[in-house]
Formats: sequence, structure tokens, C-alpha cells
Amino acid sequence: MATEDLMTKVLDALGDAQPTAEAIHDLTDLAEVPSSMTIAEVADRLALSAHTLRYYERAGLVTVARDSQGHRVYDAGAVRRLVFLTRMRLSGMSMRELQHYIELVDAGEHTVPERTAMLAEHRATIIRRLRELTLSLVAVDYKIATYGGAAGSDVERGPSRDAAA
Amino acid sequence: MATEDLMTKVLDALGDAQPTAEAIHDLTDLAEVPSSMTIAEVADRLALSAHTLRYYERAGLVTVARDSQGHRVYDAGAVRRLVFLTRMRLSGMSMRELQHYIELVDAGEHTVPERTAMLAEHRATIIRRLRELTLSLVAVDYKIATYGGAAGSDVERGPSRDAAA
DNA sequence: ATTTGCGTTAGAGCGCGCTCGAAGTCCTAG
DNA sequence: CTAGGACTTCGAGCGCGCTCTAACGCAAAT
Repeated sequence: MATEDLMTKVLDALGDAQPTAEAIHDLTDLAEVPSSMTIAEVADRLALSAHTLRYYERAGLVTVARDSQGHRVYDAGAVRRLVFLTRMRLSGMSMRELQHYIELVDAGEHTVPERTAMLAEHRATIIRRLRELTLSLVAVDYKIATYGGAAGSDVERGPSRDAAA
Repeated sequence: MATEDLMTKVLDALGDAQPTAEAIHDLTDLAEVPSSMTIAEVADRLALSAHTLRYYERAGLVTVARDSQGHRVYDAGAVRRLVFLTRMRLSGMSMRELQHYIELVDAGEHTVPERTAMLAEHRATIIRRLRELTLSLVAVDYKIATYGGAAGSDVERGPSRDAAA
């Protein structure tokens, strides 16, 4: 019964989900961002490779200043944007979409409606993904619970093929 | 506060999660599988392309019989296995892992412990992914709630940059 | 008899998101 | 003076998971 509970609970939780957000601030973007960081520091902090950071820059997702030696200097704004980008990437937004979104951001305030629309759509995608994953979780639990997992023959070709419902 | 609730709820739900499964049977594998289907029918049913089904077969994930015309004939077992495989793919298990899993299945009962271990590990992966997605959901909700989304400058370079915690 | 349609095979190609290599610059420590 | 190490640019390469093309077979419908 715990499995059914799981699914119901999660699905219920997903059902509510009317945002408000307040103290989650740092969870989202902030959390003491030094006013300037090197590529190595940012990479470390975001758990990305320096390669990837350069790639994101080339892709037009962030603009990063250089110091006298030509080395990248990430200011707080850049880092926060990268935090946002990383979160979006992790939640399944494609590079292409992110590029579009950033174009909108750079285009000015009048694109806010379209941005909001994008976020709303992405939100829906996340929810779908959550449901999907929850379903798979139930399936995996079922497999684990019944036996090592017969992958296809399911009720392991044995004599008794009834058991439960 | 609804947002915090969301996260807490989902995370709590994920916390319990001790499987049991009973009536979810069909949710997992079954649900009236005809005793034999064509590739088009299976593709349709699983929302995969015939191309993909052939690819899975080539990859060694399923064995499919042929009729007198050399056309594939999917029996119930094959279809059930494909349902399982699809669910695993959707929840993020790689082709490589799935190939290994199927090798184990085909190797016999003595591999059940290893299979169970794989499933357990995958379960953990799903949970991690669910947490990650939930976090991103909160972040997106936050962005939507505060404004179109300033992507980086976050608290839109305005004067007041304090608000809540 | 031929067209339509669904299937077959082997193998090439593709989009994505990195990931890496090569060659070079600059700074610091020994 | 030299070696090491962190950085730079540019461009090629890669792993994954499909996805598609080409050439062909068979069978029912026209």
C-alpha cells in the first residue's frame, strides 16, 4: 500500500503547486556570490567544467569580461545567470530554448510576457516529467518487490500466474 | 508558502516510498496484451517508431519471431519486455545498462541478486532526479511569481534587493 | 499486370551537448 | 633561466539514441 501512497502523495503534491516563494530566495539564485570569480571557481561552484562554461559563453548564454591578461572574470550577475541556466538545463530545457530565452532577456522589458510564457511552458514540462518519473518509480518498486525482475515475462513463467489483483 | 509546501510534500512523499505494489499490476507491465502484434501495432502502443523497435532488437534487448513473410511477430512476452524497457528508458536508464540487465535476465535465475541491485540503484537515481526536478520546479515558480524572469540579474537590478530572507 | 502498402535489411547520418586537443600567452616559484 | 600551471582561442571529435535512406520482397486491391 505504501507504493500507492507514494504515487498519490506525489501526484497530489504536484496538483497543488501554486507558487509563492519567499525564503527560497537563495535556493533559486542567490547565496553569497562573490563579486568576481575565475572560471575555475565558477566551474567548481556550479559543478560544470571550464570547457562547458566557455561553451555556454560561445553559445551566447552569458557575457563574461576579461582581465588584463585576457582571463575571464565572472561577476555576480554572470554567476547568477549561470546558476539559472544550469538549473534550467538540469530540468530539461534545451540549449536552443535557453538561447531564445536569453535573447528575450537581452531584448528588454517588453519581452517579459513571452518569457513568462516560456517559463510556464517549461513548468508544465517539468510537471509531466515528474509524473513520468513517479510512474517509473512505482514500476521499479513493483519489480523489486516481486522478484529480481523478470523483464518481460514479468510473472516469471512459473506455474502460478495469479497472485494478487 | 504554497511553494514551500510543494517541495516539502513531494520530498516527504519520496521519503516514505517503501514499495509493496498490488493492484498496480497493469500499471507496470500487463493490461491486456494481445498474444501477437505487428511492429506497427507495437510501435503505436508504446509510442515508439518502428525504427526504434528494430533498433532495440538489434541492440539485443528483445528477441522477436518472424512470420512466413519474414515480418516481425511480437508475442505478449516481447511486448511486456518492451513496456518494461520503455519505462526504464523514460526514467533515464541508458541503453548500455539495459543491455546489461537483459543479459542478466537471459542468463538465468542466479542473476536475480545482481538484477535487484541494478533496480535498486536505478531507483535511487530516479529519486535523485525527482528531487532535482522538484527543486527546479520551485525555482521556475519563483521566477514566474516575481516577474517575467530576469535570468541572472534576478532581482532585476532594481533598488530594493532585500525583500525576504 | 501493376500499383499500393507494409514490411524487410544493412548501413549511413544526425542533433544534442558537451569534451577534448593543440598551440600559444602569461605569471610565479625554484 | 626554466619549468609549471592556469589560462586563452579555435576547431575537431565523441557518445548517445535514435532516425532515416536505399533497395528490395511479398500480397492484396484495382
